[in-house]
Amino acid sequence: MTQLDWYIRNELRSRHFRLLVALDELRNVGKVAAHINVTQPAVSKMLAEMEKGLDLKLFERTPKGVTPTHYGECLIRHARRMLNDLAQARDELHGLLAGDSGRIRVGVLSNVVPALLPRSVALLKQRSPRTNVLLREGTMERLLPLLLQGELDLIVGRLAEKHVLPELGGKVLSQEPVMLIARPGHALARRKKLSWADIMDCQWVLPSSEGLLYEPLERTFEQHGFPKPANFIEVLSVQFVLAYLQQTDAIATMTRDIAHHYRRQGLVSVLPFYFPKLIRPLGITWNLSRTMSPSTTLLIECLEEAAASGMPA
DNA sequence: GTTAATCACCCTTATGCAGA
DNA sequence: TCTGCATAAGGGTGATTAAC
Repeated sequence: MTQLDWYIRNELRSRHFRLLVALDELRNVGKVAAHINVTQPAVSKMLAEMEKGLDLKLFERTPKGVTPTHYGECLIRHARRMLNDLAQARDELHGLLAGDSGRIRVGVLSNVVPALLPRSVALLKQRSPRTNVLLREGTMERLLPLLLQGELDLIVGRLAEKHVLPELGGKVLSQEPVMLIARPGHALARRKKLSWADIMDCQWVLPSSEGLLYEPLERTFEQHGFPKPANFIEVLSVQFVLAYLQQTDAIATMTRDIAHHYRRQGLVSVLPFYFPKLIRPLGITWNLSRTMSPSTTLLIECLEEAAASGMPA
């Protein structure tokens, strides 16, 4: 057994993890000391002992503060994950003490909020009323780091090819075609069929470049020999898209499930246009390096069930 | 002047051991 | 088996030094 093996197995404590994360975030020994309520020498000593124990330099010291080395960055990444695991264990234990059945932290892409997720969470609540769900809405770019750090249990949304990483697990819930929508009563909604030529001169509300639909849609335009529409705005917020369509003759794209959800509410019309081959997989992404809690497994079952049952179009 | 490292020292806790 | 003491180890402090 090497010195490093021995130290990690016998000496590394959660206070070391907290120290590493605080040093990474504050990059200043004195500030870290104040943050964790000890004096600066205590931090300096603890860090030096860790480095001696591991026989690795974890931080470069400079007159401006400290910066992690490659070894430091590696250990900080795992420290952060272990602290999140401990926090999750604490939450679960508090939940059990309070009679709850667990807590699931779900990252959700905004375009899944209106339709699939409420059905799934409602199913979950039917089966396990004391399981609590914490939803965090955002883009894949914002949610993925949280998933990798252990601050989320899973992400529900469009599966993106570019986000596939070896440490991530993924499951497709459904394959959703992309629909074209406009306000109710829109002139194009009265037509039986629309062609590319009919829609290219319209004002478009396009998905933001942060959204997962942006690139596939851009490719679809190219494949059909059309440039991206000249008259457009880029929007990520579904609420803004709906509000904007009400006040203009603009058209927008939405996946089928969401489009029909808002059509049933009388907020949009689904236009008679078909995007060939523009089908987006809707799915779940999770972190393979973390053990899935029973509550999370149950929510995935509910998501699969809700996606399979769908809603009448 | 700012920041980190070092030093000598203190306090608390764990452990081992002798004696009742 | 329990109690009390000695000792070691761990973790902290204030003061000081060194580097930039």
